Amino acid sequence: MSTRETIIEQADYLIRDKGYNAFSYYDLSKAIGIKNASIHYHFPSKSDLGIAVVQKHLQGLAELRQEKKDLSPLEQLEAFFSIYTKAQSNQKICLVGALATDFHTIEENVQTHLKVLADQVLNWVTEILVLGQQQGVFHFSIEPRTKAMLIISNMLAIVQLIRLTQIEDFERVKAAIIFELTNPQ
Amino acid sequence: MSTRETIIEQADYLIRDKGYNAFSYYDLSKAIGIKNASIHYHFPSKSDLGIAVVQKHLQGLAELRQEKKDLSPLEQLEAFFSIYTKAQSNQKICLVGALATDFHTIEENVQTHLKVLADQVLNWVTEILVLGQQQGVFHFSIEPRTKAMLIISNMLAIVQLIRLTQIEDFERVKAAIIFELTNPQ
DNA sequence: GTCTATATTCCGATAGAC
DNA sequence: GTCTATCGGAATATAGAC
Repeated sequence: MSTRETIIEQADYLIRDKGYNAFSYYDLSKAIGIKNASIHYHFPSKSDLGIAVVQKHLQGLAELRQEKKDLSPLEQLEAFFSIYTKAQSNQKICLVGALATDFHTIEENVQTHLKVLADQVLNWVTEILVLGQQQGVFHFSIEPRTKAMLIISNMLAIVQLIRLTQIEDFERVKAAIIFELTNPQ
Repeated sequence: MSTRETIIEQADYLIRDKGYNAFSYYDLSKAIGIKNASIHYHFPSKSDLGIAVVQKHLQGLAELRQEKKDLSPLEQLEAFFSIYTKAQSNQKICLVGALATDFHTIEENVQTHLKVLADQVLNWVTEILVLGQQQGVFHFSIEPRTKAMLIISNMLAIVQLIRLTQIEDFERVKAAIIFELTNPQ
C-alpha cells in the first residue's frame, strides 16, 4: 500500500475513533511512522485529507453496490449492514455520522463531498427496499425513501450509542430491523 | 439567569452546534461577553463544564418526564420527540449524539454522566412503549427495549442527517415512526 | 518523498490585581 | 466575580536541506 493510501486509511480510522477535530497530523505521524511534514506533502491541508477519506468511502460504496447487485434484496441489505458491523467490531462509528456532528466546522468542499456520500447511501438503500417490496419479501407501508432513512438512521446511531449502552445492542437492533421488515405482522 | 447558568446554556449550544472539541472558552467569552478567565472561575476545567451540561439535560429530562407522566402514551412519545424538534429547529443535534462521537476524547467522569443520560432516555422511551402496547395503541413484536433503541436511534441520527439531506426529512421520519407504531399493518 | 526546524495561531489553564 | 497578563502546550502549516 502506498504512503498516500496508508495516510488515508489511518485518517479514516482516527476520524471515526476520535472525531475530525480531535485527530492531528501528529497522531497520523505516530501511527504511520513518518513525520508531520511528510504528510503535508501528500495532503497540504487537513481538508484535502478529509475529502480523500470521503472519496475512499464513496468508492468503497460503489464497489460494494456493484459486487452485490445480483443478490437478493435481503442479502443486499445485509451487505449494507456489514459496513456497520465492521465499524462496530473496532469501536468505530460511521463516517457520515462522525462528520455530520462536526459539519459546522468542516470546510465547504468537505461538506459537499459528504453530502454526495449521504445521498449515495440513501439511493442504494431505497433501491434495495423497493426491490424487496416488489418481490414481496419486505413489508412496509411508508415511502421507500423514508423507510430507507429510518433504517440508515438506526445503523448510524446504534454504532454511536453502543459506546454508551451495551455492545450486544448492535446485534439486537440489526435483527429487529430485519424481523420487522420481513414479517407482515 | 446567573452567569453560571448562561455559561452552561451557551456551552450546550456550542457542543451541539460544533462539537465538544471544536468549541473553546474563547467562543464562550465572545458569546457571553465576559473574559476567558472568568469562565474558568465558574468551571475550572472543560470537563467540569461538560458535566454541568450533561446534568442540565438529565434534569430537563426528569422534569419533562414528570410533567407528562399522566398523558397518553402517544402524547408522551410526542413529548420525547419534542426534544429533537426543538434541536432541529436551531440546526442543533442532540447532546447524546454529539458527545458519543467524541466519546473517546472526553474525560472519564463526563463519559460516566453521559452514560447515565443515555440510560435514562432509554428507560423512559421503553416505559412509554410498554404502556402503549398494554393499552393497545402501539403495535410492535420485538422487545420493548430494542424498539426503544430503534426509535431513539431514528431521532438521534435524523437531526445529524438533515444537515446533509433535506430539512423536511425530519417531519417525514417523525410521522413515519408514529404511523408504523400505531398501525397494526 | 522524507527530513529538521520553525512560524503562527489557538487552546486550556493559572497568577494576581481590582 | 471579573479583569489583565501570561504560561505551556498542541495544532496546522511552511521553508529548505537531503
